[in-house]
Amino acid sequence: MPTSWVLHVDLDQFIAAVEVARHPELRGRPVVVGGNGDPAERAVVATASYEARAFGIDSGMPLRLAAKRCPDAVFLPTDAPAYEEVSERVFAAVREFPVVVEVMGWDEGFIGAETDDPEDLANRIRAAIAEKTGMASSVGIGDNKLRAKLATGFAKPAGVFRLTEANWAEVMHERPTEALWGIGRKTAKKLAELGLSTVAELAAADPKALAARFGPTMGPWYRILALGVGDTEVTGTPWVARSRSRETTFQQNLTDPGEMAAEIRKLAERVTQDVLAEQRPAVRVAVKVRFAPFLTQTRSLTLPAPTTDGAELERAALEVFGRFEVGRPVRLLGVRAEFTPPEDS
DNA sequence: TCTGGGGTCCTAGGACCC
DNA sequence: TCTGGGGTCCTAGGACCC
Repeated sequence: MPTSWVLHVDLDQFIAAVEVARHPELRGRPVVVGGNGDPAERAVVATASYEARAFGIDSGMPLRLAAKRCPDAVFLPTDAPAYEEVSERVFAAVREFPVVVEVMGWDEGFIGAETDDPEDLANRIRAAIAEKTGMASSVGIGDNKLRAKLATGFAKPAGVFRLTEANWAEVMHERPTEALWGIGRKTAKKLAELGLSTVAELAAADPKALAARFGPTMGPWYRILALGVGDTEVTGTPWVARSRSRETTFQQNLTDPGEMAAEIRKLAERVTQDVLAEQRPAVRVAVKVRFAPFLTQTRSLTLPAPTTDGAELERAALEVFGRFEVGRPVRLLGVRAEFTPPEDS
């Protein structure tokens, strides 16, 4: 009887890799993809090639700053349809194996497999992806999703790494809590204030003290993360969206309320298309306003009745927008529709 | 840091009802 | 008013992830 494993496959510098594949002359050069490819605009880095990362450029960094760190980098616009197309071929290649595949985004997914040699399976999957798409990938092997996901970080680039209960302490205990999937900068800082800086310290913490600081769900959950315990279920069932949203950051701040209302209408129209595609009615509409320099507020309302009607959604979005004080310049507007959550879960 | 866009889940306070 | 105790819904914000 073979053992159950969770694998996590992650494509190496995916977006940059797709661009280099179709612009081979860029191979070996620092490549930065993001926004419209203009480093002067308000946009951030989607992915930087390893050569660009050597200059201290990373995902999420403003393009302007990336250009400052490496003026000679090649800046390219984001081309979502191109990445989606490659991503589909990647996961089609993975699905040819006798495994369950749970896609987590363009460039990563979990794989549920029964095997006695997970390294061999991981390498065969990496080879199949490379052969069918030309993309390099890394694979983490774990006894649950948390460990598989973290293992991928140690597998990169173009490798395989196994992280299980057996080597958890050895690999993770001395690392900062932020190394855990689900603990970010803010939470790590709050944990450090409680004297919990490493994974080992968090694993040994008192769940009651954590609950008192972070709430009854999150507090104890952080300790569970530090123990390396996690979900083992990989599902091939398609994801059911909880919400659909559209937002725009303006290259120049808006100051005219009439212009803002016109933008809200446009966003509501795009969200309506998404709601119609979903074939489920919206039950709630939210509007997001980001004021200059960077203060974000949201307002929302529950619709009188669930609807897919564009005029209703637009009316609701404008009503919610009307509740903001728009005396200050606005850099971003957004509209979100929420659905009734799926019955189970 | 002059800091995108698209998501998910949790928390906490107040309203409202019995 | 020297003002209970719960359950649930609504709303705003925070944190995290890709």
